Amino acid sequence: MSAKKTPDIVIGRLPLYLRVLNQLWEEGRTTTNSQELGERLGLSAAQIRKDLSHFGGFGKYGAGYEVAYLREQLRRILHLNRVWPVVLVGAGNLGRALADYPGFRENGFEIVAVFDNDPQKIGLALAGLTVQDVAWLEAVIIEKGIQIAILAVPARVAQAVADRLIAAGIRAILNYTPARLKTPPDVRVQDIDPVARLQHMAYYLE
Amino acid sequence: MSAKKTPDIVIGRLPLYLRVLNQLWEEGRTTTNSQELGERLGLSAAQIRKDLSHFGGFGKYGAGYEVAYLREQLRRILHLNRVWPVVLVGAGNLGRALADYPGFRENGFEIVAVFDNDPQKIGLALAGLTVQDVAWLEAVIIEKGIQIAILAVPARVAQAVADRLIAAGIRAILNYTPARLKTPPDVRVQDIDPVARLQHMAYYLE
DNA sequence: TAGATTGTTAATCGATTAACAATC
DNA sequence: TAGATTGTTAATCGATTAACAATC
Repeated sequence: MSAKKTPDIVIGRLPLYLRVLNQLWEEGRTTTNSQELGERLGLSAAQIRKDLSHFGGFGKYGAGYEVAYLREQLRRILHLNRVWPVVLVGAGNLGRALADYPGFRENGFEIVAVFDNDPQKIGLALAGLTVQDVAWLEAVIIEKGIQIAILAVPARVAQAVADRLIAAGIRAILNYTPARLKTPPDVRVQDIDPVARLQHMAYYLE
Repeated sequence: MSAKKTPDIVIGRLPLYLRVLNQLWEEGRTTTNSQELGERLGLSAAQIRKDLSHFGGFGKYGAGYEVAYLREQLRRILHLNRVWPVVLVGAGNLGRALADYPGFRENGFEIVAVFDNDPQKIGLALAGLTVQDVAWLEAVIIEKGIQIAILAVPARVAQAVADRLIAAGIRAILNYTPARLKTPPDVRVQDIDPVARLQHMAYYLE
């Protein structure tokens, strides 16, 4: 009875499709097809078509896909037809690099507040923002209705900070700490874990 | 006839198992079992046992696993019984944050050289190293026999730098750029793509 | 021995690929 | 129309889960 949910693994590929479409767009291309997309992504043409079919028919029989149209549809599906405000917690080396990174804003995410608990860092200017005392975390999230957080704090405080974020209304966390966060089912977490990635690759080396 | 290769998806979970074992070790625990590991990792006990079974029997019937022993075995399997030298290419905001991050060294990977092509950055001291001209990239990789690189350069030069790395002998690349690198089959690439991760999560937000 | 937990086999589930009718 | 490529169905492949004999 209930419609089958689109698999999460499919959702995870859509941002990759979108990036390739952005590239094609910048190259001035107006149409493409599942074979070309597959080649650029290292996936099969069949998978591209299957993935897209979860959301409807975006192509033209015999002619492929219009770059601008498919790009727009993917942006709509992923809820990227707006800029999402994001809070960044942690203004250490990594947090500062993230605050300065223009790629977030260019792709739909704007860091609108940065927090730290270190008095040495509070008040610092960072990418046009001022580092705020983490004491105001909840107040800012609630006032601005923010749903997305980037977590770049020491691992030992990661869970405690995540709990506060979630209590204040955060529903998606980009987790740069190696901690495995315990979160309710309606909160999404994506781990950025470079050490685990290196260890994974080391298996194949001699 | 040929033994079935352990699935890559299993290899990718071993670093997570290792991290939990390190935690248990630090907590002074001497034994654990598949159920506890599963709980800490958010996986089923059956999966833990199945994954480990690809490499042999590490547990004791009725008693679970010895933390120290299993940890050691995972380190051996992942080739972490040594420190892997790593080159870092790109000394921008992100590259500098990565150079300063102690987690690599603590978990088996030591950045031994940092490169950039910006004369303003060449010569800078960075985490005990001096930023070198990227012209010397091949010479250093070959001389030191380095197999792992971290790529933190602008996206537009990512493929060209990757080609040079591979030609010099690099066999694993931790790719911090959004470029989809084209590499031969014997070169491993792991992408760190925070924007794609945020876009993935945005799908579930309203 | 009885109790507990592993390691492994079989069953289930889900994702990818192949094939092709639909159709522009 | 003929040619091309989609969207979808069916077949294959692979991963996870469940169940239980093995065994300490």
